[in-house]
Amino acid sequence: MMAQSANEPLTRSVEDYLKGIYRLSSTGLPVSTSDIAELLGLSAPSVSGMIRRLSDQALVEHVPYRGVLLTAAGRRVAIRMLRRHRLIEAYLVGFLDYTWDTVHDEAERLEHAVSEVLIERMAVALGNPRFDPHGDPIPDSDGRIDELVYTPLAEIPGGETVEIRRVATSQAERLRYLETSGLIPGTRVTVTRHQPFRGPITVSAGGREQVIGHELALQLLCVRSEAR
Amino acid sequence: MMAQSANEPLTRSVEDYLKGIYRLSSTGLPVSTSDIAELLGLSAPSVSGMIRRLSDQALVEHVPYRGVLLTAAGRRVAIRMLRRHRLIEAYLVGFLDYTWDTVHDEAERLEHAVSEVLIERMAVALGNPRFDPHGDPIPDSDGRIDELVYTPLAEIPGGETVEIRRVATSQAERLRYLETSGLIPGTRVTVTRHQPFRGPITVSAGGREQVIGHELALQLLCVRSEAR
DNA sequence: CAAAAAATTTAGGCTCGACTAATTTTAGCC
DNA sequence: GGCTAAAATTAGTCGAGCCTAAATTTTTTG
Repeated sequence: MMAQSANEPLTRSVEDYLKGIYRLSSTGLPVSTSDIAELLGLSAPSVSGMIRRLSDQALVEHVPYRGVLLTAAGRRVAIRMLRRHRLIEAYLVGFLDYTWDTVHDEAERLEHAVSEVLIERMAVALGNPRFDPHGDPIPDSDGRIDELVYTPLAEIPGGETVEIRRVATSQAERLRYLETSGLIPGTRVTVTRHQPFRGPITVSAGGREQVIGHELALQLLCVRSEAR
Repeated sequence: MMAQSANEPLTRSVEDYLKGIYRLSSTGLPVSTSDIAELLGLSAPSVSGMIRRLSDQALVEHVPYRGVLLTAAGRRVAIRMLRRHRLIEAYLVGFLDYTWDTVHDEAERLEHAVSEVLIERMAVALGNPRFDPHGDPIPDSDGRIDELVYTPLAEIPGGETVEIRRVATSQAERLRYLETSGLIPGTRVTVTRHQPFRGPITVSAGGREQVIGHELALQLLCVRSEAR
């Protein structure tokens, strides 16, 4: 139950766990061991073990059999990792010819290795961007992050026109598909038709019609767009 | 005694050991356990243990109580790390406002995290440089490295004029001192006087006279420069 | 509401890579 | 050539972070 008084360096694993728990915390409810295990591709006992260590370092609050919540310190770390990851993605795309489908893995390793100084240099080089290439918000250096509320394309009623703002997948294949379909952040699309029972939806974007599976349409986050 | 058939990923530690052993191999003689321990700041038994593991993976050749030599595979890894380290240094200095005294530590961590793709992108962005900011040669992507033979400034006789080509230290303090003294790769200096018994030497560079300690003068690697 | 199923934790084991203490080998010296 | 000092290795320990198998707790359900 001791706080992590000094800034002992955190291991790569600890950083990954905290980032993962943060991502699973969107509902505000405690995060289950099995969800963490699933997300990180580890066994449940491994996660139980790490939760104990995280709890010892006051990075999470754990109620046995009930789940974990990040402490303020844990959340700080998680958000710092998010900032790093997203800035690295933006930098690689902006300056080193990466495409949005290839940056994820590279950022996943670099985020543990870059210094605070380097991250801030990258941010400056990019002009302190607020979003990464997938439309994910980049926390500022004080850890503030504006999680805008978007509506999945799958839930937009027929007839409406929306703008895609964020693409919530890191799977390279899907991203490549979306790229070639022109369904990227900034694109305005009009929902033409919904097939029933979570079937595919038809949209028109940039003059052409496209059919998108329901699952994918859940990952295209949109805002009702004003006429422009 | 099995070769490392597939490319199992190497750990950070293994990469650091191989790089260290490479650096200690300049004479061609087997490298001693204690020299490795000293360089990496580890205990001798720790090094003995790692040597066994490296030897199992056919990355070094070990004769007990006699020392280690890199195998071809081990040397390939070491040179790849050198390429990474030096390209990262060059990139950070060239594109992200790092100075030559601050770049070492950052590169030390990044070299283990960057992918082959990223390294080659950096190389292209830099125009495939042959030297890093300290004048250290950057191996090409096939592992070829031209180790030019330089003469330490400490061994240049009085009266001669030479050009500094390489600065063989990574200590930030020394680098900052050299920077402010203008003693950087590319500078032409004339040796004015040698104090006896490894005393300081006096040089004139860019119009002004400077006194340099013997130890530091050993780290300034020069070529007899043609008049230009 | 009790039994089965699912989730979680505990128990015990493994590898990596570090350590200290003890032992063995080599090297230097009279 | 034998003795000592230095170098290297072996022995034994430890924490991190993973695993599987077994035990425990919670949840679901007939």
